[in-house]
Amino acid sequence: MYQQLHQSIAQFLQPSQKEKALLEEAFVFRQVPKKFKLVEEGQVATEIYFINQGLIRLYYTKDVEEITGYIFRENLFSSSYDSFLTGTPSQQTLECLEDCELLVISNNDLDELYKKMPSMHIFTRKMAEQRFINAQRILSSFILDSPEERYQKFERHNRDLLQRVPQHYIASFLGITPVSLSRIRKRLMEKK
Amino acid sequence: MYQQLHQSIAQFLQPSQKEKALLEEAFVFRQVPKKFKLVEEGQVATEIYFINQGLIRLYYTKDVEEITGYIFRENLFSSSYDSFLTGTPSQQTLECLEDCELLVISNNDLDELYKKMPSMHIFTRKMAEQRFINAQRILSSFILDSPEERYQKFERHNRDLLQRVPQHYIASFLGITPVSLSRIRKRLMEKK
DNA sequence: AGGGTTCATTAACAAAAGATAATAAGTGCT
DNA sequence: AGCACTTATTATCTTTTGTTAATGAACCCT
Repeated sequence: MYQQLHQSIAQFLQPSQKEKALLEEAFVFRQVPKKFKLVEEGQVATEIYFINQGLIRLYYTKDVEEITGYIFRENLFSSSYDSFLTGTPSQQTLECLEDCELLVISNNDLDELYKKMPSMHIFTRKMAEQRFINAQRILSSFILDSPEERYQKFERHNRDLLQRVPQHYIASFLGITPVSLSRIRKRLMEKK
Repeated sequence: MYQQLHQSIAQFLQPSQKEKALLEEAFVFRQVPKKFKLVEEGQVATEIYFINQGLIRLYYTKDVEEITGYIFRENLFSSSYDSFLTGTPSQQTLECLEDCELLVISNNDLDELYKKMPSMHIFTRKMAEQRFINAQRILSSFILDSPEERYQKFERHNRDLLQRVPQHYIASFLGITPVSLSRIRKRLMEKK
């Protein structure tokens, strides 16, 4: 159950047996069904979710429209990280796109863990750095690439998600309407 | 000379006198002229720059075009952070928009500092978190807002930069052409 | 002071995306 | 199985932005 988590942590730390036990104590297993909302807009996020199995969609709500900000997959830490870090109400909703198997750590348990296991500071630093790098990559794609190029990159790096996720979620993640994505796909089909 | 740096650090840590001395040892004062390039595209970034005075522009190069990714101001840590963290060549250039007074820390000196002052892990974690939150804000503005709204938000939060920075740098930061920004400004003028 | 560069605005046209609506296929639920 | 809902595509029209070019103002440099 904790194998994937330990593997993820091993990228940055070599925890002792005792520390591994502390980690397993802090991260609690939780199963949630498709469409379950882990964080709702307006709430303060108090948990971080490591995904053993499933997909989680982060989205913003603008008027009545849902706009996908990210799709988290297996072996990633998912959260409304902004809200979690600042303790302010989340502008984002976190919703399961599939039945999910998660390992959950709360705010409080993470603070406990910092005390018992100081190297956790290093891990969460690495985690923050990774999330920065990721956000930066997506941002630079918005700055540098056309919607068509963004779709092609997405296709290259996340081919499986095209099968697992409704297309209009991907459209809004790419910053365009479903109609526009459909046109882009048609254009690309005709080129080949 | 180190007052602003200490103030920035004091947001997250309460370093001892000895630790303050270590910090002053690690951060080296450097003056550089307007247009000086601190990091060039293709190089690996090995330094982080705390800005005592001046402005630094981060930009991408697409074909022959320079596209501004961010403008760093006084009391911020500026870097090609992605490259600094991963040790891979930077896709970004860091250029001074004004004569700058900087406090510079190198990769190696930061590693030294981690050893001598473990709480530095906490500080850099906070720094990474801040940069994530910042990237996230900008990204969500690209996702949620029209160019017109982005400009209005920029105007609200960075009025002074409109005076200090050529408008076409701001245009590319907002993801539009200078021509389009000029049109938007005209539209907004007429509304009021 | 003068000459070259950079910069912001404006105009005209082209290209792309948004909005709306209709259709058809697919999915889920009881 | 059947009905409602979701989803993807396509068409039409509108709006916005990009592209290119021209103009005049501001700035820099020696």
